[in-house]
Amino acid sequence: MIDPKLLRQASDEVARNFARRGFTFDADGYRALEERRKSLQIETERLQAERNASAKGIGKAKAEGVDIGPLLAAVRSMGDRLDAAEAGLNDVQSALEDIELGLPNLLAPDVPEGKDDTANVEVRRWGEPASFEFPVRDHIELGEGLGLLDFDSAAKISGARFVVMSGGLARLQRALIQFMLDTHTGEHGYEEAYVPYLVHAPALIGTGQLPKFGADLFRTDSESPFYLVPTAEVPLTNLARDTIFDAADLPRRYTAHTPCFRSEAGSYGQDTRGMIRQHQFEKVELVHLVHAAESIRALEDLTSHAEVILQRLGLPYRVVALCAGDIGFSAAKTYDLEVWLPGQRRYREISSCSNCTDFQARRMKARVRNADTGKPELIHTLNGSGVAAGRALIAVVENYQQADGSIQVPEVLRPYMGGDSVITRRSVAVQEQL
RNA sequence: GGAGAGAUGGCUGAGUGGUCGAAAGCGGCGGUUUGCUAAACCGUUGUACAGUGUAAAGCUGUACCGAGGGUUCGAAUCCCUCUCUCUCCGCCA
Repeated sequence: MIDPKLLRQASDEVARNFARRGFTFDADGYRALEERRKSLQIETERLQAERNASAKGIGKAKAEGVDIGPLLAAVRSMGDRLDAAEAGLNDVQSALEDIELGLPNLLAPDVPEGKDDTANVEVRRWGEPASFEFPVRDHIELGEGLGLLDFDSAAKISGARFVVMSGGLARLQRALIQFMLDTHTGEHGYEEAYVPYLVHAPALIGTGQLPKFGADLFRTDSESPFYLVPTAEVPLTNLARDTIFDAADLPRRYTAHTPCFRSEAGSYGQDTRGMIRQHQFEKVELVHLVHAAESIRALEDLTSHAEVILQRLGLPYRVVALCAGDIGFSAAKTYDLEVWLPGQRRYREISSCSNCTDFQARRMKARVRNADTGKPELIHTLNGSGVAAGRALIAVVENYQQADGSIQVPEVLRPYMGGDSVITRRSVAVQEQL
């Protein structure tokens, strides 16, 4: 949600900012509704004050033993007028709220212009895509070749867009997650959190997935439904809900590993092969809660923390500044990290790091007490993948493939892989041991 | 799953229809006293919205005592529904 005062006073300016995203905002319609709200609110509060004064008078008269009959008669007709005024005000206020919850965040001034991802701007590159002296295979060929990646079984169990991994690959994913969490907690100042994977609607409204993007979410059909988290951003950021932090409490950095569940409605036909786009994937998430003045800097920090992971894994990547038309609903500014996938001969998104400014904070009433004035102010929230484990696994498999179809284990992951330096087909000997 | 008890301001906790945004204590902030610290004493101390104000301050009003609805001229207080917490029993990773 953006500042209602700003919507009121500078609605044309806001509309121009939205237009950069390709989002149309009816500024005149909003202003008209806002005018109605104002007059209804003044009228309602006036009637309430009147009623309160009368009630107080009646109380006093009764205490003094005066006959309250005439006073009651005088007040009786007020009820209907007050009810009507309150109902009218409620209608207008919820109409305004519906509009406000559907408006995206304001773009930061330095967000590049553009309609879609083709207009995104490369900021920097790290590493050189390796050249292979044998025919390059993609993660599907490699994983299935090793007998460790099984889409057929997953389809039997759950249908399309799921995967079963086993042996070294299953462990590789766990190793990646452990490595990422250890790095962020040990070196980047994050606090590790374990959080619910099922959340209720208000949490998703807080981060911006609802009310507009419910179709992207899985929902239980229990009486009061739960939603499966599409990202740990939802529970982690909602830790700040309805909180007024002391100035010294910020900044806070949280990290969590969770599975992520996405319905991928509307992405039929995209990335149907392999495990690039799944209904369920693992991710390590990074969330910052900061003072408003620090969020611009914090986005650079957060992005660099995700980059460290790719650097330590030796995976070539580039950083891309998303353009106005490609940026997410809640974000003012976003950097994507795109990792090199030899199997596709292109860079693919592996992390998305966003400054959500006060957009989510306003929705979830996350505030901090100003050290000088003592007044509560909205905090700024940021989130980013640090990084998506499923896609990191694909990147490791494809970038570390060897001529015989085995996968070399990146140095930093070996401690998490029981010292193994290579992933091979599960050996018969091991199976017999079991 | 069964039975019971609760939910009040930063915290503890009083308040069972009117003068209650809410006693008291603790904590916080400001001050007095004081070699320093501590203690003592005095004052102050919620959030949001609206109106007024050039703005800050201030002033005025409205709402908020877990959430939503109801009764009433008037609800923290009475009624209904829901959520959460605690205790006991059962079951269970």
